[in-house]
Amino acid sequence: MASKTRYPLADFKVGVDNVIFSVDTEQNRLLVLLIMRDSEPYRDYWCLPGTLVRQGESLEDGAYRILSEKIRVKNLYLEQLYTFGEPGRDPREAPSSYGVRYLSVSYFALVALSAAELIADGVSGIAWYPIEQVPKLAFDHNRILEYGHHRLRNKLEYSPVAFDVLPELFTLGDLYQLYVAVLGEGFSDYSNFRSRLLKLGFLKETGVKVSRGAGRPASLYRFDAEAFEQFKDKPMVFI
Amino acid sequence: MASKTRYPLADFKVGVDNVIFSVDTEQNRLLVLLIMRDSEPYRDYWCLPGTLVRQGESLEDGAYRILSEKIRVKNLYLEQLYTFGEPGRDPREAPSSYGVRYLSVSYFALVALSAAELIADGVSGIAWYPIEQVPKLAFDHNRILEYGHHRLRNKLEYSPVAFDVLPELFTLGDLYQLYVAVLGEGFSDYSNFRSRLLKLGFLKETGVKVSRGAGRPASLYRFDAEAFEQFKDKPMVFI
DNA sequence: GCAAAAGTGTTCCGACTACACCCATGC
DNA sequence: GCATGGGTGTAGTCGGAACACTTTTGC
Repeated sequence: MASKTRYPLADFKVGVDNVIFSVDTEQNRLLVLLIMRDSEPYRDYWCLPGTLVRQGESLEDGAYRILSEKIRVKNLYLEQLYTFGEPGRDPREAPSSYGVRYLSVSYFALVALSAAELIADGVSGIAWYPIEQVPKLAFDHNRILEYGHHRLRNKLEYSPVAFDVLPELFTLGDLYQLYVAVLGEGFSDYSNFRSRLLKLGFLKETGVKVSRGAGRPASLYRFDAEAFEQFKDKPMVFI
Repeated sequence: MASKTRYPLADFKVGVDNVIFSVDTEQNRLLVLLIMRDSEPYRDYWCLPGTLVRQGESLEDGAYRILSEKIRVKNLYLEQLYTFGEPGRDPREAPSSYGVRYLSVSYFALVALSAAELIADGVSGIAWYPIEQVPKLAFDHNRILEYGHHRLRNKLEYSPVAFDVLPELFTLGDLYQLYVAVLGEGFSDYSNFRSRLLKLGFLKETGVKVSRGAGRPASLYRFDAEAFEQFKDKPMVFI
């Protein structure tokens, strides 16, 4: 066909990039997993953990593969974020811009800091970065991260994702602080937040209390996935 | 590097596929734009309007390009839906499955039927299909369509997208019927739906009335984008 | 005792539900 | 008249916002 010669198709390599969030409960900081690049392009820049998709491999398989090389964590659920593919987003594309194109499908997940063990291979750096201290990243990864951060804020309001990043046992103060860290101050009064969540009935009190510095000791709670079942797929707001 | 030879990267062609919805206000039916394929694979199957991305072309450019060949419409806003890329989703991939892979980035839009003129090129078929009568489509396009339908339901509840598919002037009955068509019966009482929408203040009564068969004539309304501005980006439910 | 953080309770108010009811037209 | 769809009003109820207040700890 004439169109085939007049308008040649672009050839792509496809990458997957993961935006993995966690939370430092001690300091109430939102964290993101970054990798130090050890080869060109962007050598010695931090970037999101990603890889190029191999023959016979699905996009998700690739995303899980690279993650399993970087952290040990169970029950990680990746959700597709967005696909970036405009020409010129990767310097490896030939300057003429008519060579191979690089496309990135991004994925998103939350993990509890305590349940994720970073795999130090002694070669490449790997770290949890506080979201406000993220430097200029390789490629357009700052943009991807921003997109993921946006999604995180939305998810937090509508789904019980908070319990994916909190440790097994947590206080209602921890939970509240997490919301503050992600959504910003003033999204809700603490006491109202408290009663609303408790009324829903899927937070189980353990009876154990912890004291952290001054103030009355707080009860430790546990997320009861079974009790949450009834809310599954129902629209609800957690603010 | 060793990994490069042991795990060769997949080579991709990247396609864009559009899920374009509209509504038949007369018969309260949700419509989707389909194209009849005139070449292999899947010759004589209906499919979503899509194309493969050309050299130097961004994903969105490709999506807009193929649409402009099929329909004339102004102010069309495409939103990225999802990316499908597992091996084997396109029969053009070599049977060995180690040849070129085909990936599809899908986009989503709503258009008013009256504002969209189908471009009949005399060769390929093009049609608005009622969503319940969509046949087996080419490739995995039924799955993509399903995903788009899902997104549509969500959007309708939270954004004023309904006014993108309705004609310039519409009755509150039309609006209600649209919601019924998309969300199913029983999402809300008509009179409550009515008062809630009107209270928001971005529906302007024109004074004109229309009579359609029996019953009291209905007022025609117009969506006032300016008055809606204040709600922009605020979370709100339109049920 | 006092500050700090956890936890409880109360009041006010707006929004949504579920109806009942009136209005204007075609036939 | 009467069926049909458009349009208005109201009473009851639920839930969130704001805020005052009590409890238990460290120092």
